Amino acid sequence: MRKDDYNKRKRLGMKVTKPTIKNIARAAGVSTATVSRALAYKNNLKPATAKRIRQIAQEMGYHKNVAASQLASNMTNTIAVIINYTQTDFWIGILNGILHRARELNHQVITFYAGDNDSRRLTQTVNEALEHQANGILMISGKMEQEQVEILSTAHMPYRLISIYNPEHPEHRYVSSNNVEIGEQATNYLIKRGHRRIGLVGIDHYLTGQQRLFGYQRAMTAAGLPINPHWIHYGDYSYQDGKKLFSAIQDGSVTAVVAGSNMIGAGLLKAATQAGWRLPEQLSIISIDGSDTCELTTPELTTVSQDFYQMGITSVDNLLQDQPSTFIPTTLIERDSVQPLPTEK
Amino acid sequence: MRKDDYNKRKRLGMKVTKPTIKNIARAAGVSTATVSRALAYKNNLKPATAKRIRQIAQEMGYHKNVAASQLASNMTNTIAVIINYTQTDFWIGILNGILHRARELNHQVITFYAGDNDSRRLTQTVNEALEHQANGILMISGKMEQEQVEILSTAHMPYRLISIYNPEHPEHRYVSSNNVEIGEQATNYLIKRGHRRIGLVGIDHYLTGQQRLFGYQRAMTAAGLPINPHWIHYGDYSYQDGKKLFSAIQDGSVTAVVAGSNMIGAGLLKAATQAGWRLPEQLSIISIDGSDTCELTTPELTTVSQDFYQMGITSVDNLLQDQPSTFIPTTLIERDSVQPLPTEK
DNA sequence: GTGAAAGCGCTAACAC
DNA sequence: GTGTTAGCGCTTTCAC
Repeated sequence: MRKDDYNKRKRLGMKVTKPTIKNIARAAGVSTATVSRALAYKNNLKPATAKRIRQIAQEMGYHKNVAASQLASNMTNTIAVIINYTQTDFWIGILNGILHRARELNHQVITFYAGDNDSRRLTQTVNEALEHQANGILMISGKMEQEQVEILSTAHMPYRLISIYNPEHPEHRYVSSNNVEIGEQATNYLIKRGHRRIGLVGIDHYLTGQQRLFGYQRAMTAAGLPINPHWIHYGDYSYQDGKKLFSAIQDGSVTAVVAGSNMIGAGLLKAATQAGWRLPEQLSIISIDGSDTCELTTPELTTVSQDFYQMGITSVDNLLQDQPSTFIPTTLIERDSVQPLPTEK
Repeated sequence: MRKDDYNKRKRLGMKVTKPTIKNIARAAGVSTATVSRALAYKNNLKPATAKRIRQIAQEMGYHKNVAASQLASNMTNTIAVIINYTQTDFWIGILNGILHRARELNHQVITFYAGDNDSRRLTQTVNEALEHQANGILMISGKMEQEQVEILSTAHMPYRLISIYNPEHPEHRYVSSNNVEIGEQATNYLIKRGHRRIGLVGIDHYLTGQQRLFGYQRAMTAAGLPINPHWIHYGDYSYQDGKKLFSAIQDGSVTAVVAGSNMIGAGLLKAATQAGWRLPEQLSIISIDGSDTCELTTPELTTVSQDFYQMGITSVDNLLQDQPSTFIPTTLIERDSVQPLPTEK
């Protein structure tokens, strides 16, 4: 039966054969097994038969029922991605990388959005993801809670935490950049350019923020510089918080800041410019989390950049090949937002 | 059996009961039907029994097998999203809206990435989407080809084209903003500010670009202004093309341009600034496609803005409630990138 | 309020 | 090279 016929018959209220392998088998005068083989391009049947069957399937408007197929074969070739934080935009690059690589490896991606660090919904979402019998779960998150990780790890399903890690729990595997090194790298860059009073703006109170803070402290200490608690300001990595937090450093207490994220940096830049400041003369900014596209969002910003797209790629490979936790390297992209200062004596 | 026990037994190589309703039924001394009802929170069974069963399921680490469930019930509660264009970033807002709304309505979202206007892959992806027996397909695309729309429309599955539409084929339903009006709106804004030599930069040769071009022409003609073909420049809506296309208007032939997308506008801005131009004195830019977040990407840009998040929301509702095609309204966001010119005589 | 049983559409032994 | 058949794990109708 032709596709056109299908519509016509349906319109006329005529009975129509649902396109299933059973009906294809009947139409082709073969068994369902043969149809199944033909449609799966197995090589153990006569090419002519295979071709004829596929032709008929096409004409009947057949589309495989994935649910049935998965149930019977006990294979899903699916990766579940949980997105748990969209305040800052790094998830986009990661998801993009995941989608690309998954497709290369013939895997489906099923995406779950779990709200912004909403613990209850995250728990629920992790459970939903588990119901899909995926090959594994990739979790792009801003903060981790014990409860969710526990669900994941007791579920007997491979998973990776993306862009977040907990050194105290090495058993929870991750693909991330090294936040301590990032904090250190950014701070050292400013120190080398002569800055001594350096702020850290927009980090959070959880793992990621504290790791970056630790790196910052390590760099300052190694350089023999004092740290004033009033130089540290907390936020949620968002553009809005970046704009708000400018007021916290408006007193001129620091000559340079490490911005906790690309977005925080952009917000600071915007607020400072609006306040009539000339940058980088009055304030040097280096941001963390810059991605490939950060030239667009903040062309002027020197940044410790992570290749999030690559992180997505690596995550998929790491998950499917059962590799150990790994750090994604970071690069420093210099632009004109950092002012070299004469070294003080 | 407790979850902890599960791991211990597994480690010791002991036999372990796979958590299925059958095994739960056995453990609870009831039938599989009762278990199924309990887990689905049906109200036609004794609360005590239901609770006990759920307790046992929990202890066994049970997670429903979605494939089996879907197959048996013939319901998927799934929306398939096909992303077919990521050169410009509007898809992010849309996807975000879709994810949110879908979750509110208890629907899963399965995401397919089909490359960037890669026709062959799109065809393949549409077919994959169809295999998932979704309630419907949302297709975020930059350009449409007859082939894919045909597959969609002959597949007996509801679908909506997002952010693209073809007036010649009203039978293919869409949720989009009105590109003709957008082009007209942007052009009129510049005309009202006194501009007469107005460029249109970065549109494509397909539906969207031609519709915006038509709106541009309508506005110019209505204002009695001539149109010079050398004021129209084509591109792919990307930031890169925006930077490149600056060279096309560097001769000063126009005093203002309508940028085909947010990204094109940003690229023009960047290239112009790099070339030492003062904006908006030397060139006024108004961009199309600005989203809520465009303050971040191009804070200086006046823009005809579409609420892409809302477009995502609307798409889901429109699809599931079988509503007719609809346009999303646009708003104009004024910033300091357009220079009012004295009206020429 | 609960159980028995059919069957969703497909895959994969195994048989011939 | 192709057919037969037994499920995959769940839902749902029909009994009782």
